[in-house]
Amino acid sequence: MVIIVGWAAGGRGHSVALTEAGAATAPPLATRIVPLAQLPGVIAAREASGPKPRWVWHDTAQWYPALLAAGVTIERCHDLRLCHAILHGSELAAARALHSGGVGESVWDAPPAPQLLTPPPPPHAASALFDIDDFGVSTAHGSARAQDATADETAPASAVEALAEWRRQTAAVAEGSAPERLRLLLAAESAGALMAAEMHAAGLPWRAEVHEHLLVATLGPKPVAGALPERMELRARAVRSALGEPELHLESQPRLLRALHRAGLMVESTSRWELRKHTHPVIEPLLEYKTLARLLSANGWAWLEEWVHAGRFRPTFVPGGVVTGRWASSGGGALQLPKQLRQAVLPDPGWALITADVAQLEPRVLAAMAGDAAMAAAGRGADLYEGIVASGAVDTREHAKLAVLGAMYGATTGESGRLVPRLRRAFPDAMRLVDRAAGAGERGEGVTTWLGRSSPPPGARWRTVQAAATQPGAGAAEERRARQSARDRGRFTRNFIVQGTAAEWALCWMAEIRLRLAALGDVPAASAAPRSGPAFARRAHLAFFLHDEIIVHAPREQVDAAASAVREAAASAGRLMFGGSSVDFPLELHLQHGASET
DNA sequence: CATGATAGCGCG
DNA sequence: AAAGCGCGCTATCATG
Repeated sequence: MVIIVGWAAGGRGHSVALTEAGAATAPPLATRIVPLAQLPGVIAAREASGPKPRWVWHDTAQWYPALLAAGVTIERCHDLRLCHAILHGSELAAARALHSGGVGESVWDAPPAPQLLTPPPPPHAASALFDIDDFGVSTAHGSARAQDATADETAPASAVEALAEWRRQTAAVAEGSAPERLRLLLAAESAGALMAAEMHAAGLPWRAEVHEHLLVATLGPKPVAGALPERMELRARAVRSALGEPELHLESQPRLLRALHRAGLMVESTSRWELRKHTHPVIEPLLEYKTLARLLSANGWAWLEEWVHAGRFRPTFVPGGVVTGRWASSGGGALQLPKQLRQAVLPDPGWALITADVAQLEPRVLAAMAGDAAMAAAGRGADLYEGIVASGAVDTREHAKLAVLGAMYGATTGESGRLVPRLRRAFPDAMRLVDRAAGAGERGEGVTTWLGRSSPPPGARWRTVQAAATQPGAGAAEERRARQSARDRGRFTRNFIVQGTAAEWALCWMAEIRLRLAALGDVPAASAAPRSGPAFARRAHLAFFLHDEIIVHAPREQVDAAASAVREAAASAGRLMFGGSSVDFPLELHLQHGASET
């Protein structure tokens, strides 16, 4: 059972049509028109009684945050925008069915709506009334897109168009070459959309005073506006005196580079990795200065002020934001938080944080995709790289890691490139899979992940370069350029199938965690953590996700059950995607308890 | 004054 | 100027 959610005809911003449907090919069962203000209540009631439907809507990021602000969560959805993007490119879908007429289906091929640049107010600040602004539809990009549509019915957010698009998508999956895999991918992607909104609503527990303490300990006391922190100022002076240039401005790379040259340091850039190779009195203070400057500009007092409110860091996660299917983020640099700052991530009193990451996810996914028994065996323990050493393919863990990364990224030179052939002998099945993906990419063909996300086709510029090399008058320069860009694309497609399938595994894992945590239900009001917002104040929930790592925030009463859920979900994700594969996905799991409640 | 490109560095 | 993939963000500098 699905329920299509969209604006009623002529009701944009005021009334919502809820259309129940069974089979996509049969007429809808019933349609109910609901005033917008009543939507959370209606959805909550439907979730609470009887079998839970799959809610089908055009864009989770537009509809769900307001439900969450009202304290309402749903179990399952189908995000038409994200699913369209997958099906549109997928070699496993029936493209004809996706574009089989229907009014306004082309709106689904438009580029995704830009993300909001400013974070929405924290849930506790949101109006208790359920007003239109909470839906995001009347805000910047939502209204722009809506007004662009000539008629309500052909806008993606209308119930009529959502139903039509859902039918096209269902057909594109059913008539494609691997309906089960695509169905799993679309369900996982849609669950990801829910989780992204939920994690934003709940936020990552962040102790500003711990962060501030770290800043003071590293940089010195918070400087007055316009001044450098004490420790940076000291390092800057040491650099200027080592170079004998008291007026030097360190933030300007060209000027710094010229000063280094005048001091006899003939580097070609001011980057860390190159400076490190030289010996000179300026190197140490300069590298230290750069480290401090990075901390200050990326995650200093200004960052704290902008991104941490009421004990939570709330980044905007962007599901499907990367071509491979990985998530991107927008605002706050959520995916680049320096490890150093993890100290500030601490559970609320009476709660705990569970941090879990998958050891060597990508090579394990590769072993499973390729059905490489030798590589699966090497991964049987907790550390795949040690397993590779034990297999005799290479002599040290460091070499194993270099070789594996080189195999997945397409290294040809250096230490990594030299080690890859040894891997090719030890794990021929796995290597054949990535080598074939690279070959396809070099020829301009597409590649597809395990569940069905396909690589984007080469662009016009790439094809022009290739074509130029085969022209009668083509010279060595054209050929070299063509070979270069072919190999660049080969490295991209080689990595695409692994990175993309790993992203699918992570989505399945996380979606499974989410369902298991939801099944734990609420704890007593006495244990509530209101800062997590009305939807999650009394339930274990996901708080953060980073490619192969998750953080769960759980009330003390649910910690053990939540940790089990995280572990069991990993095993479940492996089975769901790879069936009877013998590849393990071991987790590294850490528990952190908050202070006792007083 | 705004926009775009580049360098550099953080994450997986 | 990374060998070898995918990102986001900040600061600077060039261009419109």
